[in-house]
Amino acid sequence: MTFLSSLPLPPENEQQLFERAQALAGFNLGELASRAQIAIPHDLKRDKGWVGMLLELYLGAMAGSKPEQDFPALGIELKTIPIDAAGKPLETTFVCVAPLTGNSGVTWANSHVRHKLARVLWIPVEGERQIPLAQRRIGSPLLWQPNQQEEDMLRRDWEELMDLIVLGHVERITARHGEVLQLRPKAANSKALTEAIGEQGQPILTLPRGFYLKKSFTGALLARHFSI
DNA sequence: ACGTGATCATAT
DNA sequence: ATATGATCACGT
Repeated sequence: MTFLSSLPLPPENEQQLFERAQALAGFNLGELASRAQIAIPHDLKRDKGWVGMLLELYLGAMAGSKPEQDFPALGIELKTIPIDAAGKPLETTFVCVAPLTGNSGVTWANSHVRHKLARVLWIPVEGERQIPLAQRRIGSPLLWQPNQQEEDMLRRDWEELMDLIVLGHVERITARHGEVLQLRPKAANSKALTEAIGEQGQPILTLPRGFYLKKSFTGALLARHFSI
């Protein structure tokens, strides 16, 4: 392949984006970092978003970009996903922050979750901690959109979780709610606070939460890809 | 071994 | 504090 000679512009279409992603498959993170003249950390403990940012660079996503999709002109969101030797996800996938107030009029159809997941370019990356970061390889990309069954599962979980949030039960929600979509903390630490609705309908301060896809869900979608 | 709750860096 | 990018690490 022709490696980065300069920062790529945003891809003009879906095919161009996908070809760029395919061209990265098989290379390891050390090769990509070196070619992009990016320093590679020893591990991800203090650089949790490093892999995602590196691939954004190679694919022409606007660095440190704004809310919503990574490729707004294409309606596509980019997600790197760490996998083990069997191709199974090692981590859940963050989708977006959960809105804890101001939810009147919000429905599944106009939700951030549905918008973010409408079309996703998944890029698997070897993620086992025993593999030195520089040696971890990029896998084959998958351009995905939820099928009817997947969308139904997502909608049911989203509606259950949002009902609890709107009814003032956010602090009763644990990661065990939801079959494929779960609500978990998304914060700098356990002392971070944001406004939410309390049990009596009053304003409260609580830990910011995010929606995450469970590993069983992303694992199934990757498996479907590799079995086709 | 694994999932849940906690956490890290950076930009605005 | 909120948004982006996620993974860490303790308890079971």
